[in-house]
Amino acid sequence: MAARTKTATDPIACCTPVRTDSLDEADAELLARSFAALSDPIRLRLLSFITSADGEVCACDLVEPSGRSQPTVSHHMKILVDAGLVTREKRGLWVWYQAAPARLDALRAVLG
Amino acid sequence: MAARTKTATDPIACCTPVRTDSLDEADAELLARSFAALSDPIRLRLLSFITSADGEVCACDLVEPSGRSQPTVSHHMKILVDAGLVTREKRGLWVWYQAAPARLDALRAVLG
DNA sequence: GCGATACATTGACGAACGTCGATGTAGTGC
DNA sequence: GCACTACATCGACGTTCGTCAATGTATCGC
Repeated sequence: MAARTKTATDPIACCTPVRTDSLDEADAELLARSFAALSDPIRLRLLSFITSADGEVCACDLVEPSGRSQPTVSHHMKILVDAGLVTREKRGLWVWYQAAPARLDALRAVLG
Repeated sequence: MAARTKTATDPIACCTPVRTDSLDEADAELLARSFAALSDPIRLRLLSFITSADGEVCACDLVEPSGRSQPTVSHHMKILVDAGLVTREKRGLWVWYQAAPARLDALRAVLG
């Protein structure tokens, strides 16, 4: 390891593996999918809108502030629900969303 | 607000705005870009590999365990560096990466 | 100078994504 | 039954992404 810090050109000194990987492929795939749900500004604003509200938010209140069409908002909300970041409940004609902090906590733990 | 919880069809009871948004468009765009850097399994494994190592990791040690070609690894590392998640230092022929925990801490704070 | 090595960049390709209009489905009120 | 509303799904489009082989650039030892 000490030999690896020198600025030389010996290939052997460089390319011995540092250590065995700590995040296996399956976990990486799952985590990546969760972070992908957070990788769109519209979804982040939708999530922020819901988490900052105390209690539930009606889907009908998400279209106008997001500045996107109703099908697009529905598409994004499905991604957030599938990622486990919000829960969805249909009552009558309307759909109500609620923050699901457990998944956010899990992601936060991964980053720490 | 109490009227909004009933399962009726009165449009006025539904569609008054809940509250003003808390995450503006510029912040959302910036955050989304950071999370996008974490939304690929290969990048997560590369990042995990580097953060779990004490000190620096040579770029030459990232190609083989990632199972991707050298240009692809270089591409992913550039994304991680641009996102501020790792730092890059060239010494001689080799490039050394190091974890930059500040950005990860910031993202963790956002999730909390 | 020359040859070899480590990494970045380019260009191309298919796949996945975000978006919308149009349409489908389920629920309400009459 | 019918008309209306809220939301989901479908199909299409342009854009972005991940990937590689080929090539370029910088550095080393000679």
